[in-house]
Amino acid sequence: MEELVNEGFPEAIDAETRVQGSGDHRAELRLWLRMLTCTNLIENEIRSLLRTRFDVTLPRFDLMAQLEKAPDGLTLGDLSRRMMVSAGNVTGLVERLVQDGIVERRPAPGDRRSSLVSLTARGRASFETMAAAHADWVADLFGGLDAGDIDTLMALLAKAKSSAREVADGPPQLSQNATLPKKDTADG
Amino acid sequence: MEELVNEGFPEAIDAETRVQGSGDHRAELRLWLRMLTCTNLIENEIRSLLRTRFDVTLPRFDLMAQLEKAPDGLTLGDLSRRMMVSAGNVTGLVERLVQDGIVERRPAPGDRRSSLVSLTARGRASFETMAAAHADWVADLFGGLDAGDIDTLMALLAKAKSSAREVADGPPQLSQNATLPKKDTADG
DNA sequence: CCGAATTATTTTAAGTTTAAAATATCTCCA
DNA sequence: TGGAGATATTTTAAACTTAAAATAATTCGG
Repeated sequence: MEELVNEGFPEAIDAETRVQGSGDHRAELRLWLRMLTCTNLIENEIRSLLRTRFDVTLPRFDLMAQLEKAPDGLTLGDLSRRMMVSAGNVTGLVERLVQDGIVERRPAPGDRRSSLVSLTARGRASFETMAAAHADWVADLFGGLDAGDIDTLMALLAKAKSSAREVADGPPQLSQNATLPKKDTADG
Repeated sequence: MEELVNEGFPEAIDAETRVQGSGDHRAELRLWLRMLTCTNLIENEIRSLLRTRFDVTLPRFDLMAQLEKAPDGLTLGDLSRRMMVSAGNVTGLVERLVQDGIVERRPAPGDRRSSLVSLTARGRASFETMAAAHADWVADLFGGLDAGDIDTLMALLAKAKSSAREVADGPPQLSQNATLPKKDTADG
């Protein structure tokens, strides 16, 4: 599986190709930059639409979206994990949404450290409206892709996701191949 | 091209399928969520590595990366557009990087409103080191994809990007199909 | 049952980010 | 050439975000 490095590139391949820090990582880097551009483009457009149409911020909408999928409520920790943001971030977000009457907190049964957050009736109604528009916007933004494109993208992003998850969840401390115990890398 | 809506779904298709606001946008929505998850996962990992290995924040690294590609310097506006963040954001970021001796500002020749920002020698050296490690990390994170996967992803993301760009750059004011002048949408 | 380790959340400080208003300069055409 | 409109940047206020330390509560092995 690791024999076909550099496939498609005419440059000479030395024995050191597999040594971390000197490989050719151009393709992956370009992929990452394109992914970022694509995501930022869409995210900025959605942020702008949410603000101008509904006067709501993107993080608030995201939090509401998580709660809408969990009728029984979520703890702050659940929200932090699902939104992939820090715990402290969620604390402040929930605080402000409670003030605005969008969400409510109640003690979590069986664990006095936690509380459960859920949408208020008003929050749910508000989200319902926004979610419908949001779905339209997203469909518009991806309007140039056909069903096959979407399927392929879904599959490849799933693959990228598990690849990244493996590395990220793996042992810290290695910019290495992560399977080799050696660590004679160029560090700079 | 628009005949095969709802393909693969057993639900009844009425005449109103093409009316904005009632279409089936599940696939696009799922794609968007997966894209976000994937990006956030990788971005968070890179953020964490940049901090622990080099004690630098992601936005600073991003700004330095833009400058490294432009030896002659960039205006704040250039940086704002390329990084896809607000102008005010760049002002503060540059301010702090100047303080740290990473970048420098000089008046832009021929336009007294602008200034050119570029990396200092120290900033360039610092970036060089970080960029090499960064490239390794990205390659690791995408390690589960083969060359074909990457090519396909690149192509489909390019397609998504221009699709989104068309909508985002298009006329504001329409959550509509953007080609129809009518606007009798469900607004909530 | 006790205390060490873990987990859930909050707090703090600093940095990032946005939108909108304010400045300053430039362009261009009538 | 005068000024209206466009462009570049800064400022402001508020929100968002993170990392790290601090609290509080739970779990669990001995």
